[in-house]
Amino acid sequence: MSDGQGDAGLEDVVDGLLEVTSRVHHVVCSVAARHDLTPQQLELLRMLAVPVSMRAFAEELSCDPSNVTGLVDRAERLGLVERVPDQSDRRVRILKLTTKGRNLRSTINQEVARSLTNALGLSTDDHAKVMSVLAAMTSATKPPRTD
Amino acid sequence: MSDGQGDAGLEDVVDGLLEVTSRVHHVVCSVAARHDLTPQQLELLRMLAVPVSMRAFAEELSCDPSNVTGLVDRAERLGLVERVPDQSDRRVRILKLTTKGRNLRSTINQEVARSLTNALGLSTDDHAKVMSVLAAMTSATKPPRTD
DNA sequence: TATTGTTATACTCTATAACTATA
DNA sequence: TATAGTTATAGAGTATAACAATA
Repeated sequence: MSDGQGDAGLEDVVDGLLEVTSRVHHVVCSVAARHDLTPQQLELLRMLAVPVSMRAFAEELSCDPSNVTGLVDRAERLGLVERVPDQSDRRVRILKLTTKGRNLRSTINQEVARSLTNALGLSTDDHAKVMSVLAAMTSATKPPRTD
Repeated sequence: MSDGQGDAGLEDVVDGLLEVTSRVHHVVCSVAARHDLTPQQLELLRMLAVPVSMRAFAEELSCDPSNVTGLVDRAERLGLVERVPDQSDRRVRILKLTTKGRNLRSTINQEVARSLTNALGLSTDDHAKVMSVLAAMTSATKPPRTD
């Protein structure tokens, strides 16, 4: 397979990985659309399991803090989150899901899991084998070389 | 693991899959940024291996045709693609990579492959095992149920 | 009439820079 | 001075609706 020289197989793994990623993204977008959410609002919901400051959230998202302002403005307008003033530091706003946000988060997590299961046929796979592959890919900073 | 009842393991597989997807996305964004491209422009480049009409491209991207106009406008401004009039149907514009676009596409594909390999430690994995898992997930429409 | 691509419009997401209110 | 969050601004991506050219 692949190029018939040195790294035979690696190229196929990369292609397969990008294809799986694309399908996962498609599933996530479908679930978001079903609830009139953008993929980013869905991600905000998914990541906000525990209350965090705006700042910390920007870091989790790896984006500029000014982004979070708009993102949260819209989520707040939808009644999904609220900004709670921090007692110990009056500069800080703590992001918290509302009851509506928590319920929607729960619903969405279930739907994402179910749709992924169906779209990728996970239920018919050998979970142990799949997990060993996925776990290997996400084990900290695996490779010796950094880049 | 997971919830300790019925589908033990499936939940972990879903979580692992979303984590891997997130890492892949991060790698792709890094490569795009390195070349002053948005992730969408990089995707356009990756998908345009073979010339296609604007219409067909919109379908490949699963987006509205009006989107492709702007996307291609910007790619054209960067000198990466060109609109070639179709001989047989004068309504149609064929999208083609320029030489610059082809070169950049090649470079980017290599960088994505290399970065993914490093970031996910693919080179140290059992390719056959990984491929069997990825292939299972992307085999047509696997599940009996559609959703 | 139907189809291809575009334009006009509006909204979301994103970053940069400048600002405020705290600390 | 430094930090948390916001605002102002600008550009990219996206969809909807209306349109021109062609079929």
